[in-house]
Amino acid sequence: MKLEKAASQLEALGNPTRLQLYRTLVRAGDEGLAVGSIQDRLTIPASTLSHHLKRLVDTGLVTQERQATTLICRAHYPGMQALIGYLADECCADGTCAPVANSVTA
Amino acid sequence: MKLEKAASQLEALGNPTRLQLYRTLVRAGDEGLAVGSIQDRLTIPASTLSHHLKRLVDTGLVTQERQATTLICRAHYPGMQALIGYLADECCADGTCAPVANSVTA
DNA sequence: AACCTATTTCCATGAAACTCGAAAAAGCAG
DNA sequence: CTGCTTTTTCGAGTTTCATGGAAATAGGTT
Repeated sequence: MKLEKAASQLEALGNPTRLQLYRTLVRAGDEGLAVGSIQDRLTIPASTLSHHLKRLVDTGLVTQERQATTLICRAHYPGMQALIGYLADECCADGTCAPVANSVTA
Repeated sequence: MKLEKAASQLEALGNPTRLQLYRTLVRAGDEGLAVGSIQDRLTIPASTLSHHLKRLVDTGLVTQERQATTLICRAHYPGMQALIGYLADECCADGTCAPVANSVTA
């Protein structure tokens, strides 16, 4: 993973609203959540939500799938794993905090 | 870890310059690096560097220690571990991506 | 005190982000 | 095609961020 990409993913998650949004999607699990459902739960205007969602999709942390008129959103686990892996590697570059890196790199 | 704090740490790392800065500190290891040394390596103006550094210190990702006139900066591993732990927990809330969480939570 | 080095604060400026209402588009049903 | 629901784009206002030069501060030395 390139530094630039990691930074953009971190920035995407570095907004409280988006982090909460991502967390909501994670908790929704494999079935995902429709945009409208998310809007109901988080109580934010549709346009605002759409912008945040787009940001998460663009950075590869969330995927979307159409089902008729509704858009199902899901947390994209590989994206998060890659990010955690990057952070762990950076953090553990000199072996100072070993336990995390192994399981990710392996 | 609270969502707000995680978001602020993620935001701090979500800037390419700061992520590079943090990485530089990680690679420097326990002895850390003086602000001046960082400035030489990354070739950024002192004031800009100071701003970024302050951000990382404020969010608990970097610590500083005075040694005479120079300020030694070090990556604060517990801060990063807490962040990775938070991400792993959020990511693995439903057990979908197990391997990472264990080693961190343990 | 005078001086020197290292670092921060002050300040300004352009760029980008966040927010959200209103209007447009996408997709289906009748 | 009309109507209905869902979601995105447009447009605009406000706020925050990023950058860096200049001046101020902190710490030490002679």
